Amino acid sequence: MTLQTKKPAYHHGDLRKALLEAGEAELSESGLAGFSLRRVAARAGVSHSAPAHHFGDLAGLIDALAARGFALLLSLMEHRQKSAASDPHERLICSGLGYLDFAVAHPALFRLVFGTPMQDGASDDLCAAAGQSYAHLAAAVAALPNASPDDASLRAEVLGYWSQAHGFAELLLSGHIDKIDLTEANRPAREALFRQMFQPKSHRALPRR
Amino acid sequence: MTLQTKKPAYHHGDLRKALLEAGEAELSESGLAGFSLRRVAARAGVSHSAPAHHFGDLAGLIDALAARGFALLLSLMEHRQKSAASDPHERLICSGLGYLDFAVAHPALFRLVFGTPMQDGASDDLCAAAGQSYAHLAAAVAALPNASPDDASLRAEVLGYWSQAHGFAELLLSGHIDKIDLTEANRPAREALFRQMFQPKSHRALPRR
DNA sequence: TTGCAAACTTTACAGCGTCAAGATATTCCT
DNA sequence: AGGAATATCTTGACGCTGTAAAGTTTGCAA
Repeated sequence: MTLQTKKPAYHHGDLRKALLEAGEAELSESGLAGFSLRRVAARAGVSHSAPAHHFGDLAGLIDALAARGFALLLSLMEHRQKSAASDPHERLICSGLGYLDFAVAHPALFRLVFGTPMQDGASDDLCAAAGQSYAHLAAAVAALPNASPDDASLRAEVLGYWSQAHGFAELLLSGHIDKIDLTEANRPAREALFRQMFQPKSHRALPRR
Repeated sequence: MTLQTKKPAYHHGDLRKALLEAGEAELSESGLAGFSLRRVAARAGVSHSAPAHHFGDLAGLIDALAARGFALLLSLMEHRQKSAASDPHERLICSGLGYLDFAVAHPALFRLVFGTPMQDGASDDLCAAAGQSYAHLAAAVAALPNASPDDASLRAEVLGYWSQAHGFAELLLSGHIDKIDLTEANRPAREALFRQMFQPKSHRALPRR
């Protein structure tokens, strides 16, 4: 009697986990363009048809990888927030910088996570992971001194911050708007630009009142 | 002697244009997932290998479609701005609403345009089209009463607005954050949410001063 | 031990992008 | 006008993809 972690692990040990790790490695090395079920299976050392038993489908594998991607995103945001001052605004910005860390350090995974609509057949795991990331950001926004009182406008405010961070990350990776150096060396300049972007816009400050 | 528009049009008439229109129709009907060179060629009534002579590559066809996408985006932003008041802030918001129009009315084309990094081998046409869209938004931002004086901070401000509009559109389409009704019937609510998102955040209004 | 179910492999198939070669129509040059 | 050159498009083939079906191995349970 082995100590059976979760599943008995017949042939491989834990093929599901191995495939997920192979998938992430494949994304890191070959990017999203050349991503394929068969390559992931080959990297894990199994036949091209083995993944079907664990994920059913290419969409299923992507779904599971996206769930792990959200978990990684959350951990990067939390890590940044931990090393931040207690000022709520600064903490929110740090979460945004964690969002950026994810996009820059794992661009292919980032595009995989947000590249495919999830409305149709998203797994419970994926929905839960996405929900946790949302909850993290919502908490950071709610902690602001003058956060919106009612739920609806708080939701709009959260969506505003999320949109800005997400759009910036997306435009950064795609290089459509500005060619911005994505190397580690340019990180300070990148983050300074992000902070500047989040600054209040002067023309809005006093809408007549 | 015909009146020869641009190219003599040997066999087909103007296959290049026909392929682009077939590509857009294919995107509208089948979405980006099932998009394929062969299907586009079949829809245009030519062999699967004909597009290669006009676009060289699948990437070439996508590049040309992306250029048309940017042109459409620009025209939708301009159309919205035309029917706007003279208040600069309102005009900027209307450009953002045009951005949203593009994403909602042509989701697959939107994802095609922004889905693939263009840094490597983007055509001059595509770069020019992207540049025109950027110029439109930059002009709208520069027209704000208290726009940033120097180029660098203006660029950051433009990037901030673009990021927010783009991120919102992306999150809307992907359905990752909120499941928002994308039908025409829900347009007022969608646009109200967008406007609310762009409102000044109270906690930023007076940073001690 | 026998039986059953899960995990995995093998085989096959249609669709994909791309390349090479051939067929056809147009234009240019003499 | 005629022939060569060239551009357009077709055909066929290659290796890759995802998926389905059938076959094989493995572990567990009765």
